[in-house]
Amino acid sequence: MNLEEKLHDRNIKPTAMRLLVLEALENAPMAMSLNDIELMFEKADKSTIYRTLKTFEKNKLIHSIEDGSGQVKYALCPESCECELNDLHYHFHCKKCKSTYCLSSQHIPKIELPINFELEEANMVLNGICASCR
Amino acid sequence: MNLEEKLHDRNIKPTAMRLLVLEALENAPMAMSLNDIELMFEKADKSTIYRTLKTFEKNKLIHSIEDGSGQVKYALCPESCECELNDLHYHFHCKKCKSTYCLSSQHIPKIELPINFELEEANMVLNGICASCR
DNA sequence: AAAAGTAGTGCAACTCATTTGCAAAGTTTA
DNA sequence: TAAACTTTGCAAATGAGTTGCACTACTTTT
Repeated sequence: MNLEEKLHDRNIKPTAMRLLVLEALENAPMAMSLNDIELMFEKADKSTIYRTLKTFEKNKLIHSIEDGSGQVKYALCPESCECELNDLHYHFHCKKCKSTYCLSSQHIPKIELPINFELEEANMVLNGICASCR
Repeated sequence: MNLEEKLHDRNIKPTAMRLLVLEALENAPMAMSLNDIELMFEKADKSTIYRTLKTFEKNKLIHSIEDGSGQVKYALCPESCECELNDLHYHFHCKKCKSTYCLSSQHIPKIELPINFELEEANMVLNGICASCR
């Protein structure tokens, strides 16, 4: 599935900006912040990228992670993702290089909640040092 | 152990402000933000409270939680807490009332990390609706 | 094809939590 | 007590995120 198809698949009209942002997210080995993406383009407007990311998120093309770095990071969802509970996974944030990785292979286990608490989503971030920083 | 002893125990000099902030945290049933605490006192300075919280956190009297609300929340550590891996626990953030609870009874399980990744701490937040908001 | 409507973009400005600089007040140490 | 250090209060800076608005581009209707 190419970039345009991916957007179409999530009901997002493929504008030039959106294709560029999607491409950037595809090529990045880790989650990216609004600022990261802005810096990748010479002449890009922050609010356009911001709105692009919001659109992507709303349509479940990407998910956001609050990794404690002060910047929200975004990463592509797997193709069939509906951002449901069973799509949830852990993230690892490196304190040194500030990179955030999706640990997509491990879903979060069932967690006991107090009575009548209802789980909808989760933001699970592990902090430490990544392999390349050790 | 009274308030002053608790501070002393963590090597924090017991000033008036610190005792007040500690008391506020003790009495709160949930994690509190800088703003929450500021509002509890008529005539309190934000940066003093801010620095107080930072001191508390550095000395492991409290831990901070990024619950995605846009405000960092703080909650008392259990007495023997060293903020080590085995002290880690989940948090629950209610999307409606914005309260954040420590689910202290459940420690996080062992999570498989990529090779050579080193875990130091974690920020685990479950989002949903709490019992009082349903 | 022209007009009207809708969606996307770029710029500037604003919000708001957090953080810092600095001087005054308080505390401890020599 | 004087000097050195710590804490506090005020004001201002920082920086991510967000919004208003005008302009452009695209779509749909006539």
